[in-house]
Amino acid sequence: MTERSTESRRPTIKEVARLAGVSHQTVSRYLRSRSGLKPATLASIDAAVSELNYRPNLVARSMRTRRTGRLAILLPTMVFNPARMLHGATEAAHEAGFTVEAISVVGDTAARTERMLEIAGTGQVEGILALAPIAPGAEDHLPHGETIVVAADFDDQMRGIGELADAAPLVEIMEGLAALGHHRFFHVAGNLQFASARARKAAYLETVERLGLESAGVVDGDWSGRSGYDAVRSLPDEAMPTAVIAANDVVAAGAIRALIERGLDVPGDASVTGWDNNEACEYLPPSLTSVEVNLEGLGRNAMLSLVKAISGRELEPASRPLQHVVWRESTGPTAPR
Amino acid sequence: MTERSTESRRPTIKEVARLAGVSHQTVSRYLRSRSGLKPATLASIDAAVSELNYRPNLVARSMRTRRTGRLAILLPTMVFNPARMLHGATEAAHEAGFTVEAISVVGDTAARTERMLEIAGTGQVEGILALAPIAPGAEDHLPHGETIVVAADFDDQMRGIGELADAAPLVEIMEGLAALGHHRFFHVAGNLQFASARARKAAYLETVERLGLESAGVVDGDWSGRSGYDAVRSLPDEAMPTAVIAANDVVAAGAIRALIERGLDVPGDASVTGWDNNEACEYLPPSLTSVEVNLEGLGRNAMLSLVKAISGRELEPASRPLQHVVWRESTGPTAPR
DNA sequence: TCAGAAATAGTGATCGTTCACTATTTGAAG
DNA sequence: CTTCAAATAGTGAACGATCACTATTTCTGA
Repeated sequence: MTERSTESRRPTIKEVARLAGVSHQTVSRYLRSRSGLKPATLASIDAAVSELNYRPNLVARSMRTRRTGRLAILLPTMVFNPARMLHGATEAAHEAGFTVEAISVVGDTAARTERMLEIAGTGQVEGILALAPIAPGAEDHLPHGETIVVAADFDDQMRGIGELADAAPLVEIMEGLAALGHHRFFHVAGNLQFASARARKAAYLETVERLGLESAGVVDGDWSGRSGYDAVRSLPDEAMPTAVIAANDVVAAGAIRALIERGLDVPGDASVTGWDNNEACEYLPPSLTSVEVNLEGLGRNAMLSLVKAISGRELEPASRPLQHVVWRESTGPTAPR
Repeated sequence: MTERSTESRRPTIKEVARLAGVSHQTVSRYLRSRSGLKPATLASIDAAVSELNYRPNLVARSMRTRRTGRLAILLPTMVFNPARMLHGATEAAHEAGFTVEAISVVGDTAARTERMLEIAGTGQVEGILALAPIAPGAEDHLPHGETIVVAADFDDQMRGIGELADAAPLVEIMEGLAALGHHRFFHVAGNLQFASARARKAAYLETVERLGLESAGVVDGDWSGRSGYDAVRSLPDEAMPTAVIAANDVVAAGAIRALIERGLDVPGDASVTGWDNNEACEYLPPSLTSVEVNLEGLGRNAMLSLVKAISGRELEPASRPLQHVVWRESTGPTAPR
């Protein structure tokens, strides 16, 4: 359907006032809060509003109030499915009376940062939630400081909500595998521009150390299936790990493929784990042990900080746990030697 | 990072004018097009703008021009990854000078339609691109018709760009499988609220008819892995198909899993195909025959219609083909009986 | 019944920009 | 030098709401 309906102008507050027989200011009061009006006045405005099918012009309101009630979310492209996070964040913003626009930016951190500053500069949005990495120090270039920026994926020198980057489930996975007898581990990391990738890599190294495990190495990847495939293909025969910790499910799928092609059985010869609980990987043979991520919850919590910074309002954080390990067939005890 | 910078008010056009020693209207002309100004005037305004770090207030501009330059995209949640389509659509909108906000709505068609009308009613956006199904006839309820709506996923009685719903690759797949000796087919459809699911189902039925094939049935699903799994589990032993056409890759993964659990080999005993070219499914054993969808292109083309309807401007359509079949290991010749 | 307070309603300015005019300067031809 | 058109610049209103006041009506209690 492609539709342009009648070209009639939208009615204004004054036309409603005239029809209702009151002043425009009274209609304005009616719009903001229906209190403080006599029932008779209220009824006549009610009638006028519905007769004219009046909706307030939010642009005009924004101009006068200097509040747009709009927030922007900066999305990464191509990396993970932002729909669910977007949804959680949007819902939280709505609760606080904001509308949200999503902006996806291709390119590297610098390009994204540039675009973010541009958006901030127009004064169209009151705040920006960056779900993609932005350059540190970008806040110094914010013009005229009416825009608040909350980054949900942090650079190393910053601290913050960091839930996205919480690698605790990886520790749980490694402890579980160690308990099953695994000793020689291998990690295929994600794109290290992302704090989550850095956190998982750090947690891997730290856990190897803490549990006295052996590491067949860490390969820095890019979240792609190919990076997992190539990493496993390139392992020397004599150094094969029995447990492969992949940065996400797609990387894990690539790794499994490479293991099978090398004649190894999963999980007989090697266990593999992913991250994200990608639906397709639940039906893989073998079904993939992964980390279920409550993306709506992460989106919601990220938005909470922004809303609080702007309006001081504190919303309820996500109720369901944000991440938990789902054990499936791709992990098992080490084969007896 | 959480940042509120200095609270200084943004400079206005009049302050720039004062500093540059010209009238505010001259600055306005400077902003809209730098032509028609004497070089000396232009230079002094240039200087004033950069000294004050002036950026025009787009809210005020919108108010006067009655143009917001904003478009909304209505996204489905939970079904497919909209990031790439969003990106294609956003890019096209930018070329035409519009900004885009993405709105994801949970709930059914009715809820989505309701929200769409609400957005249209505020007068904040000039057009809406609906990538999710909306109720037919919704345009009749558009208030005061300043908003144009283009739906990219159509209801039956409507015609339109329909590229999303183009099922031609499914025909190509079935013809290819028929040439490999397959005769008995099976289709697990997607959520039939989506035109793409309806188109694929219709193409399946039509192709079965046209090529004189046999159909083990069509099961209406919901795009989930479980729907594919359950559909295959429920097939009677004596009616097993040799080719399963799944509505998308996740459904296909579920179907493959069920086939394997029934002791069948893929593709030895049955070929399976998906749709979307989900990266994880490229590494499945067996890697999945699927349809690569140029989502950026689809998003772009959908946005083209909207931009044209609003501004009359015709942008270049997507250059790369929108869909093509990728044959992989999950399809092969029928086993000799 | 009436003063004074409380509740309710109205008036005009204002937000920052562009539009529709009008005014001034410039330049080329006669 | 004039003259007149073209080029350039300025003035004030307007967009549609809300804000800060002021004005009017209604209510309360003596």
